[in-house]
This record gives sequence, C-alpha cells and structure tokens, in this order.
Amino acid sequence: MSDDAPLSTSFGDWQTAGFDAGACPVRNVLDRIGDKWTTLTLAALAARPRRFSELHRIMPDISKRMLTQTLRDLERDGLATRHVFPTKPPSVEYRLSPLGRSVLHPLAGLIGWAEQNFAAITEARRRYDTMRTGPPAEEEAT
Amino acid sequence: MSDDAPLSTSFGDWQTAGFDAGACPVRNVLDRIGDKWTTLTLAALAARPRRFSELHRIMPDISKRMLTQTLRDLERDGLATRHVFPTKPPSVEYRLSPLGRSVLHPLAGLIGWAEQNFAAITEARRRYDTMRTGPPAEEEAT
DNA sequence: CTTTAGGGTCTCAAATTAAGACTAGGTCTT
DNA sequence: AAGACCTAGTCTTAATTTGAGACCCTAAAG
Repeated sequence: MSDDAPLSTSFGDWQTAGFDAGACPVRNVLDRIGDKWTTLTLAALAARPRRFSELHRIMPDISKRMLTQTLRDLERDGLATRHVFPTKPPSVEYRLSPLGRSVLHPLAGLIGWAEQNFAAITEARRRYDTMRTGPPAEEEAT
Repeated sequence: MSDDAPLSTSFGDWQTAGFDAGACPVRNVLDRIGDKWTTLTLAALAARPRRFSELHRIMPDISKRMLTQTLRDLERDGLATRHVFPTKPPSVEYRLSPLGRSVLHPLAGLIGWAEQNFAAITEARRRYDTMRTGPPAEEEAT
C-alpha cells in the first residue's frame, strides 16, 4: 500500500467523496493533526508520559492557554489521557492512548519526509524570494 | 524503518535537537503541511494539474485570498509550479512538482490513518462530550 | 509573611482567516 | 454598441484564533 497508484487512488476517492469538512473524515481528523501544536505535543508525549509543566518546558513558545486546549482536544479525540495525582501541588500527567500511539507511525513518515526534504525546500524558497526581489536586470529582452 | 523503536527514536532525536521553529526542519515544514488548506490543495492537485477556479470549485469553503496564498506558498516551497496560459480570459494552471508529488506518499499514510480511525475518534468525542454535559443525575449522593 | 511550584482560567491585544466587493481585459449577447 | 460575464487575483473589512501574561488556589519552604 505504498505504490503510486493506490496513492493517487486514495486521493481520488477522497475528493470524489467531497471535501466538505464534517462529512469528510480526512479533513475532520487532519484539521486537528495539522494543528500548529498538536503534532509537537504528540511528539513530546511519544517517548513517555509528561506533566503539564514539563510539556510547557519542552515547547516554550506555546502559551498555557493553547497547551491546555491542545491537550483537551487530544483527550477529547481519545489520543491522550489525563491523570491527576493529588499530590500537594497537584500534578497532572498526560499520556498517549493506544490510538494516540497509532498515529505516531504515519506521523513519523511525514516527519521523515520533512527532514529529508528540508534542504530542497529551503533552497526553493531562497530561489523564489530571490526571483521576487532580486532580478532587477533580468527580464527577457522584449 | 517502520517499527516502534525507530519511531520513538526519531521523535526523541527531534526533541533533543530542540523544538525551536526556524531551527527545526520539522516544525518549519510541518507548519506548512499542517496548514489548514495545504493538504487539501495537495490532494486536489494529486490527480492532475488544475486551474485556479477549478481548485476553488473543489474546495468551495476556501476564500480566494487563502487559495491564492496557499498556492503561492506551495510554489515558493517548490511543491507546485504555476503556468500561465495567455488564453482569452487568461487561465493559470497549477501542477505538483516532483518534490510535491513526493510528499503525497507520507501524506497518504496520514490520510489512511484518518480514514481508519475516524470512527474511533468520533466515538471518543461523543463520549467526552457526553461526560461533560451529560451526567446531570450522576453525582455521588452527598 | 512572602515566594515558589503546579495546573489552569481569564482578559486583552495581536495576528490570521473568511467574506466578498472590485479590477483588468477580452468575449458574448442583444 | 452597451452591457453582462469570464478568469485570476487583489483589497478592505469583519470574525475568529492565538499569544502574552495577570490571576486563582493550595501547601511547603524560607
């Protein structure tokens, strides 16, 4: 299930079925996965369960508000579970559910792609930006 | 490279390297891929090249502004190319570059996961929401 | 008594996205 | 010939999201 044909096919089916959010599992699910912080949070939970503050330390540039919300969404979707320990300053641990762990694999594929093609993308960006601001003397001679 | 061990490893490395956007290929790339419309657009271009309006018809709920921007970003990143045909009302065709096609495969993995687990996620959401609003007669009898 | 820690919530401001009017040039209709 | 319409965008103006950081409560530490 990794050739090119089945690939086109699945994209084809998807489109045929309609892209309507709500009606569409893919959009529905990808909207969450593709969320700015969700992937990062999943990755942070991949190795082991983590507490709220710990997650915040790992991802310093997420606001508590968004971290809370991301975690809630993960919990709501059944990808993570929340465990409260009634210690003195109560601590809360988040851990991936089996469902949550199952998304790690496809996600890793994407991450691998990102790592492998980062250079190409960076170069493409550089070229594009250069072309937009750089070629003051390079139009085709009309 | 699809077991669980290497998987955890890659996530581990990623985190060790730091999650800083900019410094981090993964965040850098995933921020774009994970963008609300990028995945959809890639999928729309997977089968064949498409014109602007055609894309807009396929994804009716994207604004022209965002479609334009998504397409520009794709072009900038070298994932798609833009071809202008000087027909009467000029038409513009977008097509995936080889790099763009290469992302389809990992993306398909995620899409497959979404399709397979949509039911489980929906059910988890239902449970979660029920638990939050539903148990009006279920507190412990004080 | 003040500070620190943990896990959040809340408010306000900044940034992003959606909706849709408007453009330019040419064709089609009447 | 006047007016309507097409494509591919751009621009302006809302509405929605996100970010930054103050603030809450409890209990131990200093």
